Amino acid sequence: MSHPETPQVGPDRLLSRLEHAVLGLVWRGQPCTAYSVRQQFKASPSSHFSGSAGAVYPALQRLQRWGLLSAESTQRGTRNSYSYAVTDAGIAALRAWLNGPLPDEDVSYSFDPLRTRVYYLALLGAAERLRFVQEALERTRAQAALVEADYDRKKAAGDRFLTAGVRGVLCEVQARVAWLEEIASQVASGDD
Amino acid sequence: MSHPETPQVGPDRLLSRLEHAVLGLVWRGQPCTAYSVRQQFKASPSSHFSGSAGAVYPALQRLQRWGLLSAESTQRGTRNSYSYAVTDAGIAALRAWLNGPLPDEDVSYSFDPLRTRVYYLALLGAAERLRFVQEALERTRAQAALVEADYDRKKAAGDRFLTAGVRGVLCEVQARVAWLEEIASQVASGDD
DNA sequence: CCGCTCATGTAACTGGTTACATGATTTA
DNA sequence: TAAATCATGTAACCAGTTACATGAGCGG
Repeated sequence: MSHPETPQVGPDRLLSRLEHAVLGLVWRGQPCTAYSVRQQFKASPSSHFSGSAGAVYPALQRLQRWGLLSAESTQRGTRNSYSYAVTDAGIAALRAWLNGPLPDEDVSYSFDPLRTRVYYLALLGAAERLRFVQEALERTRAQAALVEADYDRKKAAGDRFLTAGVRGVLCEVQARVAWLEEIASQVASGDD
Repeated sequence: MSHPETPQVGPDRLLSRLEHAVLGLVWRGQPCTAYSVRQQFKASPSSHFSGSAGAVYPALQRLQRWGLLSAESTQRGTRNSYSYAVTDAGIAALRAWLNGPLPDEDVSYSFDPLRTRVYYLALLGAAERLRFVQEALERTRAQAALVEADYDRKKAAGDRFLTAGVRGVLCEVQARVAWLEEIASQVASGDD
């Protein structure tokens, strides 16, 4: 790892989604190691970011190089470990992200692999169709239970907007359950 | 473009999301050119797939090489144009996709750039916060209107499961509106 | 005949991933 | 002391993107 003496230059572009997510997680948990950031990604019920080392470590290095994170080096045997915290510039970057323009693509709905399958359900026979929808429904309900538990935990923990965010997840997954139930009853009644 | 004489081998891995989407679109609109596939991606209110040439043309070539699409060459000046249709193997691949196991990641909720911002709203002052939520709400409502129009169109057009899919989008975006309204009223009442 | 749209395709890049290599600490 | 887990990092890969190059047909 290089970690030069705080060149403090700043990025030549907007931060990526992962960079924003990492910066936010560090802000919430500072001071904070790379490992704990990874664990938070992995603990999340979402599977969007894997928290892979190959993404997280370089991201932290970039954020530190740009002066958005400060890194305190603590020796661990022969190896270095860094404890990260968000700098004033980092706070400013997060605020700029929130106050800045909201791209169209960030407002439009997202890709749903389950939905793309539903589009082509006409290719299946009635029995297969029923099986598919029922599995999807069960699995989504299980997912909803997970998210609900997460919501309760976050709610108890306190932060108002973290709770509001997770509430959004809950709303979304509940809407999915309702949607699948609708399809299930439609498919079960079998009016092909 | 190479287009060898139907080697008919088949992929050495599962199809990617884009490949499934392309195969499905061709099935729905066959016979069908690369260009029209791109147009369908671009016309979609979703912004997940851009329908970029650099993705679509190679994907069609792969699907054809694997024997999932048949390509009829029609001369256009000095240039070749291909009219694609789904083969029996292609149908089988689509059915296998629907009947096959549903990966966990395909069931879990998806990434939402709006939501990740909400997590960090504590960083803003009350006025900035209000502005953010209100813009997000307006833009999402506009998005909902778009999706609703799309839903009505698809519904009129006929296909039962295409309609069901788009109905899922509608449910999701309406849930988002409700969620944002909740936040808006909470933020507006300003109990910081 | 000039510019616009239809149409096909490639090259370079990006933002992540998996897989791997390695070291330190804890626990059976 | 061996195995599991905590922890840091790199290399190779992958699935898409943007930007570009090019050609054909058509309307003014």
